[in-house]
Amino acid sequence: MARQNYDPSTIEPRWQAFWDEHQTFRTPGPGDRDFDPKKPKYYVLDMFPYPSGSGLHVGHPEGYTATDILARWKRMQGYNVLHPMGWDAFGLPAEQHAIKTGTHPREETAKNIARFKSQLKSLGLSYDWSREINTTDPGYYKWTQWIFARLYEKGLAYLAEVPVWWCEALGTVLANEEVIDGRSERGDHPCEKRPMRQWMLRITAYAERLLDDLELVEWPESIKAMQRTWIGKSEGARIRFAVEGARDPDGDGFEVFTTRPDTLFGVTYMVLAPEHPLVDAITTDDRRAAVEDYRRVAAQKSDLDRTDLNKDKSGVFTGAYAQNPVFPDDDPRSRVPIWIADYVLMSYGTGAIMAVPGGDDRDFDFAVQHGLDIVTVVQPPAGTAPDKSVERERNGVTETVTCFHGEGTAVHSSSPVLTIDGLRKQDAIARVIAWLQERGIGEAQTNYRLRDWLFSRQRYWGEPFPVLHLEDGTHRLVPDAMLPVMPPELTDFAPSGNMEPPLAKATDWVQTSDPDTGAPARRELNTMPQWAGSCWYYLRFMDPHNEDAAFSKEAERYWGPIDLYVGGAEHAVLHLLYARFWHKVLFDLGVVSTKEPFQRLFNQGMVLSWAYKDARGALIPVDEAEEKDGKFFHVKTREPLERIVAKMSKSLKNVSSPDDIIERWGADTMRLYEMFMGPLEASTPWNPDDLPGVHRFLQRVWRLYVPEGDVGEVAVVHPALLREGDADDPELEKALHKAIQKVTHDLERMQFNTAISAMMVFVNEATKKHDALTRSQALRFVTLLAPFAPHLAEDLWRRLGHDASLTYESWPTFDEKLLVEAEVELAVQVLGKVRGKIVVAADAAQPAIVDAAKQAVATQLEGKTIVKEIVVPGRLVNFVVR
RNA sequence: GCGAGAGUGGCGGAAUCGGCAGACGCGGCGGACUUAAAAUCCGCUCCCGCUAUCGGGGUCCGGGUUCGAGUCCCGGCUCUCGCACCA
Repeated sequence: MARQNYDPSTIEPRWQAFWDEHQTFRTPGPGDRDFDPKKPKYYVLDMFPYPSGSGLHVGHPEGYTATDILARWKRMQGYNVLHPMGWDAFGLPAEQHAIKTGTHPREETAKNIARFKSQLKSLGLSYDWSREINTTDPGYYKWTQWIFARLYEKGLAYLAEVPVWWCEALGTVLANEEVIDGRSERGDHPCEKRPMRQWMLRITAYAERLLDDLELVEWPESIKAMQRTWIGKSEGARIRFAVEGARDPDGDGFEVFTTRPDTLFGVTYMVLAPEHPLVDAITTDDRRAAVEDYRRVAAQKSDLDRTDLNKDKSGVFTGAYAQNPVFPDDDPRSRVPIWIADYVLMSYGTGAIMAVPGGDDRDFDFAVQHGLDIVTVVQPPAGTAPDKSVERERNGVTETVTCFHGEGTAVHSSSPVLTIDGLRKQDAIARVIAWLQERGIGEAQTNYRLRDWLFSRQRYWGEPFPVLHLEDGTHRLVPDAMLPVMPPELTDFAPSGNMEPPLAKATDWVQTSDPDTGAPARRELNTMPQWAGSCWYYLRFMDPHNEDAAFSKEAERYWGPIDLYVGGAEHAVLHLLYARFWHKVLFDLGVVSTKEPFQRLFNQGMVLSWAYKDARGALIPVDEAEEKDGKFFHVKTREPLERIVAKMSKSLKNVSSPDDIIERWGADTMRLYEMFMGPLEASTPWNPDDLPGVHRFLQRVWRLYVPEGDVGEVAVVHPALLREGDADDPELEKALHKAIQKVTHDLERMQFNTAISAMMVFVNEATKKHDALTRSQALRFVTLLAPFAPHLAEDLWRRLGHDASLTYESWPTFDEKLLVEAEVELAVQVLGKVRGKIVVAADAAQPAIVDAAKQAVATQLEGKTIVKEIVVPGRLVNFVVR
């Protein structure tokens, strides 16, 4: 080790301490004395982490390093860079730990934050720690509560008795999004639906804008597509159907939602969701037992059981009939049976559908299974086959029935009251809607799949609601002046078991009084979900210490919106949609000045790892496999194994910790490797065998500057690098300009891997011409490297004779003219195959190039006629011959 | 099923507008230095062919457009992610 002069373990802590001490990355903002409003701003943000007990894994630093490089680069380009970090620190794990140990979740959270912070600092990330925020800080959640109060005032927060996912093991309700296949996303515990009185946020009121304004942002198309799907806009019509006879109490009938009102003539039955309120009233006595049975079974199934790839279309007839208004009463087709079936969900549309088996796959399957009529009302275009076709026997007759849900022409769609035969889909839809409207039995309607947001949790470790419940059953907000509402101090954090939240235990805290009237009041027992704090943290970073407002208008006007937001795709829908929703509400209130919070979004890929698979397909942990001659075998059974790429998991024993990497190789190597693995958006396996490669690169840089024998304690460089005014070797100078150009260009496109490769090319070149490197070149290369390997760069900068950090030095420039080659090598092709090479002057005239090319491939051209000559300047010459 | 994306050496990955496929790194092979090893430096490394300044093949598969296709078009296969009875 003695000769390994480049020693990150001494350099890196030294510079981290220097940056701390000098507050190198403190960013002044509007209102600060040293703020310069003339400089352009750049706000680059990482999705802040939940400080879990297990610390950082190697996936975290991937995105953090990328944004850090951009932040450092933009500083060198003269921007005011806002690059903060904080903690999404309310959350279930800390609470569960508190339940187990009896210690306050605050303590565990503080411990985890300290660990995370020291890990982030050890990576040399240039956050402005003076802006650090923590969602569990009363000074922060005061404003989370304040925003909730604004939502409440706008009628966007309301209490509702809703069927919610209750998780017995976690002792709380969960949002739909937190339940996957009937099990909790966190902890994988079983969950069930129960009706409870909950706070809801009316995000559906913003559905249209959340959809439309996706046009305004630069996000990956895939994420936009996911949000669009989630919002799930569909346009169609609401149609009212009368129920035959006196079975319907109000005589109002019921409404359905359909996207295909043009298929109204094809309705052969109706379906109500089993929970539909009308079912009881319309069911005939002879069908009641069957209907009751069916409803009981359906009630035990969750939405997901009902939707889960369930090919079986169950349902029962209610005995009642509806009237199809497009047929006169005496037309038998006007009388359609009403069924209940669990393929219709109460939670979407009106909970009832008109079934058109000739035009809808699900209705078709149901009709086939239950022997219902199927009529064709849309003729597929010539040459197009129906989507489904089934031969069936019914009433002793064999018939072929078909289903077509594409665009076609209306057929069999005529009656004395309405005719749409021959119309194409769009025209037919418009005609039917107009007709329904004239008769007052329907109208155009837009529906969304998006539901209102279940906003309460039965937890301790979350923001208390600023709400008081009065004895008359009404509720009111806690006045803004009395915020924050802080949670009571507890020692026992366990749920009470009777579905009461843990806050109910603090009876002194719960019992309070109306601050205006003095009347007795009870505090809200629920707390907000973890999403609340992350809905607006990016705004608080702009002005984190403001005690009079969530943030100042000036700060928001200057810093907003976020120029670049980087995080994992797992937040594609929930966090990003919730935050956009709050932001739009704040926009409507005039609190923020931009319609969208995150102008540009970038999803980093996942850091994966290796694992092994045996012949049966079972996954084998890495410690049970070994390599021999490029093949892999099981350590014990000697079975051959296949190496696969898998997610990091404890069970596969393939999790890497950044701490180990930093200890062994240093933070700069870690940073470089994270960026060199591949494109940031790609998911790539973590391969520790590749670490020495980037480490060697940094060593080479070191040797370029520092004479052998210096152990990193003294400021020494090659004497030549302290001499001003040496003439640059033209080729090395050109190589440097090339590197500067490539790195600059690649940073603009966030292609960190190829930027690093460009620096490697330069360093390889410079190593070969070691003695040629001048001071001027050495200085420029250090600044080029600085965003990527800041510790090493700072150290070399100091050795080159500077006292201050290079953080605010200018980014190096390149000269286009220098990059122009005097001579270029062209490939000479015959019929598209490379047959020779020529070297010509870059500005050589075309005839001269062609002559040279002909000579180069003379043997290939012999006896052939040249039909065409193609010259691509700077690239190649191609002869087409016969 | 629907939507989005991907498929390039032994491995991670390059190839900016349709123009020399495989930059850079890992691994491998060879050499220099060394008593030796490590470290370092230099060279070679897509595959096949009598090891080569030559020829053939080659970017998931099959077609097409073009002087020229990893890149564009059509059809298919595989994988990843998201949604999934949303009427």
